[in-house]
Amino acid sequence: MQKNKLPTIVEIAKKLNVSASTVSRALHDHPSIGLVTTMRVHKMAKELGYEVNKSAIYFKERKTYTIGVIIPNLSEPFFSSALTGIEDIAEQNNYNVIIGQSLDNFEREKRIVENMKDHRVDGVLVSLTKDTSTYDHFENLKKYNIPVVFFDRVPARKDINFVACNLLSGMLQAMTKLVGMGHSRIGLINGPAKLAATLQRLEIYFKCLKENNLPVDQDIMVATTLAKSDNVKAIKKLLALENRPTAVIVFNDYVVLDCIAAVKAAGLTVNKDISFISFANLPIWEYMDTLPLASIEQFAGQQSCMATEYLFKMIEKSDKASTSNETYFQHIIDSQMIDYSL
Amino acid sequence: MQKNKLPTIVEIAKKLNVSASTVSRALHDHPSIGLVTTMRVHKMAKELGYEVNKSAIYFKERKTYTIGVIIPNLSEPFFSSALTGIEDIAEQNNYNVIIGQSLDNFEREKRIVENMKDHRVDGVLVSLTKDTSTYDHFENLKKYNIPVVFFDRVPARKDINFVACNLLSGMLQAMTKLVGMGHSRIGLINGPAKLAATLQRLEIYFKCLKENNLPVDQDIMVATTLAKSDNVKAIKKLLALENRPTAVIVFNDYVVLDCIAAVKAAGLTVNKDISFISFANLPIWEYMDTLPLASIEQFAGQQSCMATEYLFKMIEKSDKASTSNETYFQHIIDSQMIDYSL
DNA sequence: GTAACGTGCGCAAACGTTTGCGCAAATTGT
DNA sequence: ACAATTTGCGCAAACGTTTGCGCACGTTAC
Repeated sequence: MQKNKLPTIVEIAKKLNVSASTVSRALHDHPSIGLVTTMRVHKMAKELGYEVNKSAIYFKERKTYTIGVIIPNLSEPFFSSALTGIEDIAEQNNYNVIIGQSLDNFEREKRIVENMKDHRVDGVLVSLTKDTSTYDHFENLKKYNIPVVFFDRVPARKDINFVACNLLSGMLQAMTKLVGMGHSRIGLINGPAKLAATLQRLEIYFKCLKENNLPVDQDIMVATTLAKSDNVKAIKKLLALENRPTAVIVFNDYVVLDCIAAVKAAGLTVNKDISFISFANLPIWEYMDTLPLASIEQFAGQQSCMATEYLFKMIEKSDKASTSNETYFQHIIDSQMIDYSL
Repeated sequence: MQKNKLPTIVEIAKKLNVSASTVSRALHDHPSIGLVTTMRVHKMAKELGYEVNKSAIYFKERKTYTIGVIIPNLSEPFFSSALTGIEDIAEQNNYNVIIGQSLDNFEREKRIVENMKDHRVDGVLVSLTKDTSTYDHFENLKKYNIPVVFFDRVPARKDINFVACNLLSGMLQAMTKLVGMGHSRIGLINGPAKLAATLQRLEIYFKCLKENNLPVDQDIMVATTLAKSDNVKAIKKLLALENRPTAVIVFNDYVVLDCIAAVKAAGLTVNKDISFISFANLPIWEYMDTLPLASIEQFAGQQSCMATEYLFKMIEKSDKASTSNETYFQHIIDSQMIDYSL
């Protein structure tokens, strides 16, 4: 009394007084089945509205034709556009996508990985939680032969596959622009220390300063937890300096939105008293009155698409041999400065 | 040589010289298995790193603990926040979410439904393509006992389950506000005629005019294809009128963004020369300098959550009895005006 | 007329787990 | 000491499909 029974291969077989194997082969137009039988089977299948039960096949094949995507938050445009690209490629490969949002919660990320393992996804794409610093839960997937490709927020280690974005290229463009405009005190509002992106920004910030023969000044380097109130606190700290920076590199567009508001609230003018360069290139700037000078595009879609394509290659490979070769795919896309000051 | 074999219940059984059934029961702490055996099984399971193969169970149970979500586009904030809610509830119910974006393409919607059926999802949530006018592909899911709940973009028929949003309530609030502010010429920039939402807005626009004893004036009613250039064309047409409206109801927040830009470009002032009320309540307004007077919130998250919760009830029910009772869940959420003029 | 081959199909195992039923041994009751 | 009950476990079927192997029949070749 459970569920309405759907027609199976066995029922077709019974009605036609043939064996299930014959039906199976007939449905696949296997040459070893006679033409008449094949046609009778097809006819009966149509009559009963038979459709193959793929979950039986998946189970037998130990495949699910499903990939898992783990991202911090779906409502962030960066990730939703990443997901858009992933879904599109998956669709072309006849794969399904199951999603899990970690909400930047490490425990939840672990649960999601567990869950995806239980569902025996064929592969996983991950953009890490900002708190993720251990990777056992991903390592564990190797036992199940589930390949993992990281993108954007990737672990700081060498034995993984990832696609990330090289912020240096875009940042250099930005610094060059700022210096060209006459800025010489360029501050930094960075993110949480745990994030790889934070360290990365710090490094390239230093590099860019050096490249332009500017001194490092700890006073104009602050950090935020990314919480709104903390963003405001960070910019206020810079504004309060007697010798405040005339330009600031900001962790991302969300932070800069708060900064802009704080600058206005302080009675100052953005792009006159202080200018901003930010990361993310949210699709909102074209509609705003007050903009940062530029934002550095990190190509969410391209990153995720490349990661997905590589994941599919790995899946294909692991379908054939179980010998996991120990070479890693590590691709870094160049970021690009999008200039809003024109 | 296919895949690394994972430890199974049978292997535990062999190593321990007991039967597979005993192992299965022991792992579930079934009372009919002796304490010592149970402990030995648990120990061995741990030793081998055994973890139950859920896809075997899913197959046997004819369940997948997965729901499908079909939406037009992931990158629209409305749908991504809807998805956020869905994923959250699903996670709480230990369900997975597989997504498909129709990209407003009817054929693609059909393919996705097919695919989800093949994967034997336990239920489906849908927000329709703007071109969807036949529903056979959803009807077909009934054969497989896959319940469907529509949300936001719902079919115009009675024999379905849905959660939608009643725009009238929020719109009445908005009109009342406008009239209270002294506006008497209130225009409309509507969307493409095909969209159900367009007809809906037109209807409530008429109702609201009537309610406030305002005349219908075809001159101040225009439409846009939602393309940027067309949005600008629409607002320019209104601005060019000798007797132009002092307030305009706009199809959605994206259109109003273009309108605001056009008004500024024309040397006029938003909220003085002309005011806007819009639909969608994008999360960007709090950062903008120039806002519409108000936006009408359609509660993406609440709609999708309610739809999801009902879907789970249906799934639960269909797990027990196959008798599909013919009562339908049709819930309409009141929209609400979010006032930005305060 | 027999050997060789081709055609068309069925048998059974396999994928991993759960569960109703039954059987033997151990325990209890009288 | 014998019956009645409980305890602990195994057998086998089931979920739906695929596939290697083999069998029987018919055809062709010499």
